[in-house]
Amino acid sequence: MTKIDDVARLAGVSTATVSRALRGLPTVSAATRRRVLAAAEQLEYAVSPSASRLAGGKTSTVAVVVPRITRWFFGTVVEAVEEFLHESGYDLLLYNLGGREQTRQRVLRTGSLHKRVDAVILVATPLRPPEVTALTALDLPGVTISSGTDVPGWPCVRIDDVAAARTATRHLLDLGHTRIAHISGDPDDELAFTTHLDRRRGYQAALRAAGIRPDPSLDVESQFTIDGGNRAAAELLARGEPPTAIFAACDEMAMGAMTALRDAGLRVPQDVSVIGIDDHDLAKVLGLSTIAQPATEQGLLAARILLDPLGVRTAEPYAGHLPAQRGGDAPGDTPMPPVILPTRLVVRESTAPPRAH
Amino acid sequence: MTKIDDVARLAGVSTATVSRALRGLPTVSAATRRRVLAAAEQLEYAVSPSASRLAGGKTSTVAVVVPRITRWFFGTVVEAVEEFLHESGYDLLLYNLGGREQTRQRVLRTGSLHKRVDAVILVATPLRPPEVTALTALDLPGVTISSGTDVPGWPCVRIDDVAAARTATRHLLDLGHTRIAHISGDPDDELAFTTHLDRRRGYQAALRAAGIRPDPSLDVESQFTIDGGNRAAAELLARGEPPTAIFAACDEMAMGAMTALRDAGLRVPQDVSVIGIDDHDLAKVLGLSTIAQPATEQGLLAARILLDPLGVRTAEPYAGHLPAQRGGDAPGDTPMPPVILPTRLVVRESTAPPRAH
DNA sequence: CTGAAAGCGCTTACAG
DNA sequence: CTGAAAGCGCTTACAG
Repeated sequence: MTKIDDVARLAGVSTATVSRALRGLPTVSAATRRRVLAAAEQLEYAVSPSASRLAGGKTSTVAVVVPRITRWFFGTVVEAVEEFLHESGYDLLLYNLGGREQTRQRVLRTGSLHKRVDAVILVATPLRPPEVTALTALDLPGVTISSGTDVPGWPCVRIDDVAAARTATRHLLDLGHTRIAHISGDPDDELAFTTHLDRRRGYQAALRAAGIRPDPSLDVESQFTIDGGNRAAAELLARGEPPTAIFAACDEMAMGAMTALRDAGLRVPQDVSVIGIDDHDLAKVLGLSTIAQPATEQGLLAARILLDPLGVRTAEPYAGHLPAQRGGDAPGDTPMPPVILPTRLVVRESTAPPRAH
Repeated sequence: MTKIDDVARLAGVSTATVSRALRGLPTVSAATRRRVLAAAEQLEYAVSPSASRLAGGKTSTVAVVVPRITRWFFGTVVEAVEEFLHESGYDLLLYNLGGREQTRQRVLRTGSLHKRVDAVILVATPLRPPEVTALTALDLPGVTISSGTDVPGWPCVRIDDVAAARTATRHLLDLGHTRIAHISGDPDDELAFTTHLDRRRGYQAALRAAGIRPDPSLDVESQFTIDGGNRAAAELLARGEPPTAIFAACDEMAMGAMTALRDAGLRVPQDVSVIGIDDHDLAKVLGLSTIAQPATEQGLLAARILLDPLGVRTAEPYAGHLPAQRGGDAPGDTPMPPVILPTRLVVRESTAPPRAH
């Protein structure tokens, strides 16, 4: 294949000049740049990323780590990140942990990321202490989205899970419900640790604020999936008198719960109200009330925050979203406050006053 | 950071030997290999992918190109592919075209993929002639999943879209429907070209086989999305007497259609039956009848077919799925028959006999 | 089974 | 603004 020497020869310049011209460095005369570009085009020259990376010391690649790409939130985040990265000239290496311990180890514990990427975007993946250590040792910039653990020096973008859950629960309380169940995350799933704990906290806080003592028998733990929600709701019903409302920790769980209720002959919302968190793109189809969270915005913002310090041209300014502390060159060990994006209550058909009213 | 020389020094061997030992080449004595591995571990050595790729001439990276990662089929395929690639020691570069012409050009028209990846998996992306030319010029191995166009030398994995559509339509006919509408792909969306044409062909074939002449007023074109299905169904209803059944070209469209029907005060299936294609993971929640297609299997199989000739250890044999013609080293220009995976009818609550019955 | 040496194709000081 | 030369960190014949 054609390489930089071929272009240099055709353009009548050195390879150093070709390299500079092609990368748009300012230290090239307009005439020379034109000649180089013409030569490159004529030869259909494409630089060898491996050679460029080895010589230049940067990979122009970002690792994006998600628990499961098939879940709404993660797919949406990846889509947003992908667009931003590619428009900024970066490649996206996808790591879908998928609950596989081996994959997790390879990505999070070994140095495999080290000379492979320039930065990391870690989505909803709380870390164990040794993983934090390993990741820190990598000495790479990174951003965390909706993660539970902080990696020192890595900014974090997320929503306020406690507040979102409080709003959801309060919506049910406002409708007159008092027997409000909660479908929460899997206690064994350390990967989803913080998010579900925060959401339960918000649920309980709203109940207490309304003078209601949280009832453990109305609190079921399961997985953050459709099936998880389905099983959790089934168990809830098996426990005895059904609640009049269910707040599920995410929309996918809420959807699974709706199926379980229907299978049990209960109508939503006449018999049981259901609300989730996300605003999954099928929430509207199902008439599911929910707390909408901005997934695309979280992805975009994370990518921006990450690439900005790497000296990448970004389309729009994002100052409005950033806490005042950032923007300068904060030392890596200054704990950065998370960037919190807003959520909002979306009322659809799955929530209504309880029968008794 | 520590490099291969450091390991070589510590182990008391040459860098060539370190390289061989670390990659598991057979030409290294057991004792030497042990020493090298110990040294590498002690120094926490990780090879530099850039250097290795430049010297070795292979990137151990595969480009995966999808229209939209957030759609069920594509997310599921990527998840399957990702697992297989990473277990085989390959990196996955994600390209989400997202309908952006610019992105498409960069990926499909320029040589940007050239020295960046060893192979390509192209999902549901029919190509324009110049793109086929450009991709062929890359001289890379590739596999196509559910694509409309063939790239010479690239195997293709897919379902039989005509048959799937025929089965869906026949299910409605068997229930007694005769006014069966079809929601098809966007005619302007050349990216979804073949799939929706094939599905329409199956729909019409089934009608004709039942002695029914396809009625153009019952055939609406829209996009392969929830919204697309929603708008299409709304238009269908605006055209006059509603059909008694709708066959949507994919589940997401079917779901959107269900919402439109509900919004119009029509019940599913009492007033209108609805069936799709996919078996989306929310189809069950919505009680949607559908033609299930194996997304995970298509992804896995494509990855296997791709990596196998590259000399990668694969877990299970896949001979059962492969056409007899493959398996040897067929010349690249021999047209390969597509690998067709089976679909199956899944009857749920969204389809029933028409009212009149 | 192992090593010395060339080479992969760029980028980067350095000098002019 | 431009070029000569070193160097990025590996792998691969080649020779032994």
